[in-house]
Amino acid sequence: MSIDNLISAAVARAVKELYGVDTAPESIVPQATRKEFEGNLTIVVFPWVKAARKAPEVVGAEIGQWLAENEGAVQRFNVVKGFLNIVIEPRYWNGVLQSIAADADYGTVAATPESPLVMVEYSSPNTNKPLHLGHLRNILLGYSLSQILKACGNRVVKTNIVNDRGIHICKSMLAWQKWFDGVTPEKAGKKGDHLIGDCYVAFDRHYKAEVKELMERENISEDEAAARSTLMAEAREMLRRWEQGDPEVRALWETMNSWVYAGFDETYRRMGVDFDKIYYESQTYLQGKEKVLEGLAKGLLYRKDDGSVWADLTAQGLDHKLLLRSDGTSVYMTQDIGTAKMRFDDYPIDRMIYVVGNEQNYHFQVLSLLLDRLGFKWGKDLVHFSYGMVELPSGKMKSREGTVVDADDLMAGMVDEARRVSDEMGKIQGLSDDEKAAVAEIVGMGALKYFLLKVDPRKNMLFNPAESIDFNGNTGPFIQYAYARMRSVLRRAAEAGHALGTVEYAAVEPNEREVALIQRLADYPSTVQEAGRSFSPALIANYAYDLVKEYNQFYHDCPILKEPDPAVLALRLELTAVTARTVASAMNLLGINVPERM
RNA sequence: GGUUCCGUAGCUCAGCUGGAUAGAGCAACAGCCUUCUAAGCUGUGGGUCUUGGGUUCGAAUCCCAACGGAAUCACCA
Repeated sequence: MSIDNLISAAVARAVKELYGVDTAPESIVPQATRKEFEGNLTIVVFPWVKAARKAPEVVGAEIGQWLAENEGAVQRFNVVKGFLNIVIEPRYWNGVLQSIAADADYGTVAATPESPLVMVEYSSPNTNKPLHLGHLRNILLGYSLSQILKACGNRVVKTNIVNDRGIHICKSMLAWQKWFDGVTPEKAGKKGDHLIGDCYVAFDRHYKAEVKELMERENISEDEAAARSTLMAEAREMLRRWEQGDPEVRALWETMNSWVYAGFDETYRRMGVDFDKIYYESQTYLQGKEKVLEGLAKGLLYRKDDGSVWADLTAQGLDHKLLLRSDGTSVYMTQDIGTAKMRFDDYPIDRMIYVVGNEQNYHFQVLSLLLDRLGFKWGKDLVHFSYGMVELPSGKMKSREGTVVDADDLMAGMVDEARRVSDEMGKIQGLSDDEKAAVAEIVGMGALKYFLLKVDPRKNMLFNPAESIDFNGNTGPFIQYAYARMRSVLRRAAEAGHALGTVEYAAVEPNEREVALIQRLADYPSTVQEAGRSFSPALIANYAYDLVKEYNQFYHDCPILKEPDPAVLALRLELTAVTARTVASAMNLLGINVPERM
């Protein structure tokens, strides 16, 4: 039992005995005592003041007295206004540390075959352009959330829905035929996704030029010109041929998509993320149509005179939503229904989580209602993990204005910068070039990932390319650096022959620094649970930062290897080992690696 | 206009289900490397928590309103 729970239970008993008030122990949440007061835990006694008919100070003193007499873990107490500050018997903390050290999977709960099956969808790229900064936030959030949910005892299936069909792909294909014929990623010397992105940009440029030319020559409006564009007509024709299964178009489509996938895979690999199951919209969009027609037959949807199919959501306070066009083709929503059906057929999903930007809040509100109406048991409770966008100092990223921050470029830049900084510091001189490169990779990627994960997912965040990402302060490298130092201490201890866990430290009275660190470590499991409940990797990131800050202060104030008393040395080594392990665990939940040295 | 989200130091952000004098980092200034890795540690300055009401012992936190910003409201995805 944790100390928090112990104290909560004791206070509940005290209140019952002293004032005859029944209080659920869970409702009593001890807080860490503020630094300026003496004590480890603080209980707010205001809730019982009325029942006790006494002043807050008196109530605090009475409860404190009761605890000191009846609860062995309580050494002494003091009361400030309505706040009861409790000093825990110092040696009690060693027991806490020992129990943490004894738990190899501290903070995480293993899943069982009966655990809820949670599917997490993230990334969800289009195949007509490479990944950018916005995707990075999505992918890192999705992967981290999956890790956290696993640590909370769920069975997790990571999934990706690739938008591999539609007019946008056809634009790239057409451009390739017209202006890139014969060019392959190998010949161009670039990743496949970047090549396809170039094609898409080329289409857009030519299309714009065509429209402009038409407007000037024919003296017509932009809309009219767009309607008469031959390029767009060709793209639409290509989409039609694709839908009819034209072998030539399909072959080109498959070739170009395979280039893109190879490019994406490289990016995913570098990010250290993966998927258990990938769905393609080209395979799911027809299923949505079936499901919609089925709903129509059951009278859950309705058909307009022009043949289009709609859902009436006015009863839920929303609008009417189109599901099938008058020509019978699918829209975005229909495809998502199809994907849901396929997933449900493949897995007995208990809970579905979509990691998608907040610009699609309305879409998922509607999707939830529709899936529920169409009979998906998890439809009503589907979670749209809605995150804010990444903005640049100039505002939103605009591909038209060329302000899109490319994911691959950004990662490469971060790693280069990490390499430059560590060379400058000269700390890893003894390592081989390969090892140095590996460290730079870990640190550069750690800086990037931590930067994107440490902020509340719901909020828009700002990325300043000019200032780039710092390596000092509340950053990934700060945490990684502290970890590397802990490992270094442990290596040196081993070299000096100090074996871990052989010297008994239970009788040692830990000092303030040590207690603060143990207390911080004790917070880890509840932080993981809370992160799982509130879908917030940021909670884990900020916990890791706080833990490391606490360790740095301990490290600074409490010499470890110079400590003459073997029992105290044992305590400090144990603290270092357990902190290192917990930091690594927390970073793992964020998908961030930690280096043995840096 | 409807709906949703956001508003905390010069900047980027924490602040969990209401609790004590609102915290970090960056930037600025001042200290600390013959001592386990200085990507570190310590200190100084910097705030009308957008504004106004309400709820109560107590509000950055909960409720209402206003103001400011973002997203969305397609036979696009």
